[in-house]
Amino acid sequence: MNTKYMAGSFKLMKSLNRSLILNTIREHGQISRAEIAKLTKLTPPTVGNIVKELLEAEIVIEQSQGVSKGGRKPTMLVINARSFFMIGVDAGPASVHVIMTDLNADIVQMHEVPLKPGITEADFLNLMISGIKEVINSGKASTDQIIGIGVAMHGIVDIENGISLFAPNLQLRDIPIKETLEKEFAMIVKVENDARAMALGETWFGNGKDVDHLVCVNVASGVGAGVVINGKLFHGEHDLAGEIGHMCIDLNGPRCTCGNYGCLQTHVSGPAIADRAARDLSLGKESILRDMAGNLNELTGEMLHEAAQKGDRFSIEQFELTGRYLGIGLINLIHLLNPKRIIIGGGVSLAGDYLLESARQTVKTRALTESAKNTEIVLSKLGKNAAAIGAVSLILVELFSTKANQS
Amino acid sequence: MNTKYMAGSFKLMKSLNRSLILNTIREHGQISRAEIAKLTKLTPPTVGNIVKELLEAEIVIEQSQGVSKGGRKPTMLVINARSFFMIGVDAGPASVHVIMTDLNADIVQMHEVPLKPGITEADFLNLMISGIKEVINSGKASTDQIIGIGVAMHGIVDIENGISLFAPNLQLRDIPIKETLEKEFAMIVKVENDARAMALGETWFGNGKDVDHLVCVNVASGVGAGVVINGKLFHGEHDLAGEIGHMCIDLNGPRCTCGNYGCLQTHVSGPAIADRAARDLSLGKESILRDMAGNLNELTGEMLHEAAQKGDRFSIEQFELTGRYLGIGLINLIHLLNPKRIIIGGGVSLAGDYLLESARQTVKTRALTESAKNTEIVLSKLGKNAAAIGAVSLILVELFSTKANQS
DNA sequence: TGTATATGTTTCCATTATAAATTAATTTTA
DNA sequence: TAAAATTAATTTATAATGGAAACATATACA
Repeated sequence: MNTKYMAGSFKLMKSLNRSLILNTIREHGQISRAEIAKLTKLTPPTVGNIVKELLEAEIVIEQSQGVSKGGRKPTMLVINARSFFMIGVDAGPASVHVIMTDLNADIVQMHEVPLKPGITEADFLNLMISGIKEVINSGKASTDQIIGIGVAMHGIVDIENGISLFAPNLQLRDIPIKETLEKEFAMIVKVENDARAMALGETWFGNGKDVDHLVCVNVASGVGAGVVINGKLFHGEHDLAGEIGHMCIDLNGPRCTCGNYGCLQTHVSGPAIADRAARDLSLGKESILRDMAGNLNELTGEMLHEAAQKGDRFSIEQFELTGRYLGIGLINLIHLLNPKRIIIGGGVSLAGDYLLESARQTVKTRALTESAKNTEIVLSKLGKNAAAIGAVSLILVELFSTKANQS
Repeated sequence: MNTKYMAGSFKLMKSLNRSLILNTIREHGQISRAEIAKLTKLTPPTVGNIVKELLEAEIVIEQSQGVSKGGRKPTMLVINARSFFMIGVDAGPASVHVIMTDLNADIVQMHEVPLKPGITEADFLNLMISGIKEVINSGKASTDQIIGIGVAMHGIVDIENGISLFAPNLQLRDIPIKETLEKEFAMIVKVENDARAMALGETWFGNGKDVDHLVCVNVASGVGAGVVINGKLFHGEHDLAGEIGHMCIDLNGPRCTCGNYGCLQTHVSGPAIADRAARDLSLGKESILRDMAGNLNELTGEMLHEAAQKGDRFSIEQFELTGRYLGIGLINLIHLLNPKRIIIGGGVSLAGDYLLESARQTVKTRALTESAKNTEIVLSKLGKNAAAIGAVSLILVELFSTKANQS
């Protein structure tokens, strides 16, 4: 479904309609055959036939009957959420977070293991494997109901081969995640960049459900984004789309770890916020942070958040400043991609109350047109589970989407 | 073809295959039925049937027979370029450029009229109308062969309604181009932003033919871009995608006409180049420009180009500096969209020899990964006709692309 | 109780791709 | 030079769907 021109075939036709009906049911929670036909403009028999297949595959079940609208009661159809399960792995910089969910992305089991700095590739992979085993062996689902494993990995990822090309926080390169997990568990494995996974998660189950074009920005120890176009993840030519952490917004700005100057990441990432606060404090500014942190070098974004919640003016202003920088980044993104909505996630978004408004204000001030000014900027709905649920969604896409060569 | 989920139908199936075959013929120049079947993986009868229809519609014709490969000679098929004609209008800031082309985008007639500053909406529309009439009345094509008019308009455009919402260089708003021209000429009219039209033109007939994801950057009196994803123009939610002129690359940079600071446009547009050169000259730098321009205020980008061609070190350095700034903009774009190729067009690209290399160098230096470093950066192939040919392509897309509700 | 109405299914039909066989036109080769 | 092999294109028959219309079913409401 990704080529310039696509061949039409019976399989494609069927698959398109199957996908259309399945997603209509999913989006509506429960819906009758007649209503599906109306919404999709498919004819009643077409809907009936495909629904029959979905019922046989047990992906869909008939629920109790709905209320009549002056005639025969409709039979409501719902996704059979507990027919299949998926595993999602959020391999963040500090921990590996494994979840198992049903088709509604409701979590039925989870397990988290911390990551020690300086871990080797083998240990990292083993940790992931044992975490996944832990979840599978919970017995919350029978093994043959589990249809795949999705992995959200920070850093640069080669999607096709499922390789983590560069994981800056682990200082590892070329980790063969897909190959390893497929050998171990004998099921489909999909690997994706964490920000993109978050974007997919928000699109399917979070604050992006009703939107065609959106960008999900992950503000954590780094800054990344996932770009969704027409409801699908956009990867670009080399799976690099969305790497906005090193977008230059300040030619003469501070030096970044990447060697350049003025990257967005040097202004709005968690560490950047802490560093700036430490610098400002060392200049003599007043704040309760002085009491909270023994040493200014140990200052973290979390501390600033805590202080802000206690009403610390200094910390609140630091977040507002961060919001303004973030707003500049968003403006660049809005003018280039013009999404309908931007979703902010990642650790820093916990302080969303303090930085969101100033980011919105910056966008309003700098945007070129009225519609750009009104680009919706909201917080992630899935919060700390966003990446893991995004990882799960990678597998769900396989089940729910159109494949020209589907059976 | 733009919704998240699409219904499958016989019409769609047929239309997809028609489009696939038509574009296969177009891309190959000439090709046999058997070869099409091999390439598209359609069966020979399917290809034969659709080709028969295309022959009847006279969009395709049978050419002389090709050379045998050890069996019956293949009958070569080619696009019947002179069966239909299209009109393309490039409504730039300084002139209206009207062309008529055949299906190969070969220009059969052209006409250009200058635009006076302070023109009224009515005069502008009348100018366009008379320009188009001039071309139609040339007799190079019979009226019923002309299938539509495409308009590439600078500024912000509402595609659906064909309205120029804001044309900064004309100081006009809400010009109803589509409505006016459709009433006057009774044929399909498509209106598009100039940079996006250029991008489409390059995709179909220029340096973007073989690429799925590309961005075409128009560096002229302003800076704009057209984003092509999967071979199709990407518009974003409000037809604003690609407005990179006001991307912020320098928080504390010079003030832009938009009211903000450090927009890309204040560093790399034609006027920006001239302004910066004038400022540097006023500081006493040496250059033959001093003799060429009577007054430093009258300095133009063209003059710098002329001087550079004469070997003027100062002017060459100005372009190289511009290239570095442009490179920063491209890096931001590469990290967000990761296109395979970036095409530079617009007036400033005439000085491409002087700025392209430093732009490439900047990208190589700042890009995050090897593949990003190697993003191809090339000049427009269509040059000054890019926007007009892009405008023509807007109509061509209608003829060549898939429509679910096509006959 | 009957009529209108909404839901869902069946029956028949239309459209199109697909597979296999056939015809056609050449080259290769014995 | 004639037969065999090869490639191209068409014909014929078949299969896989979606689409239209009629039908059956269940319910509300007058």
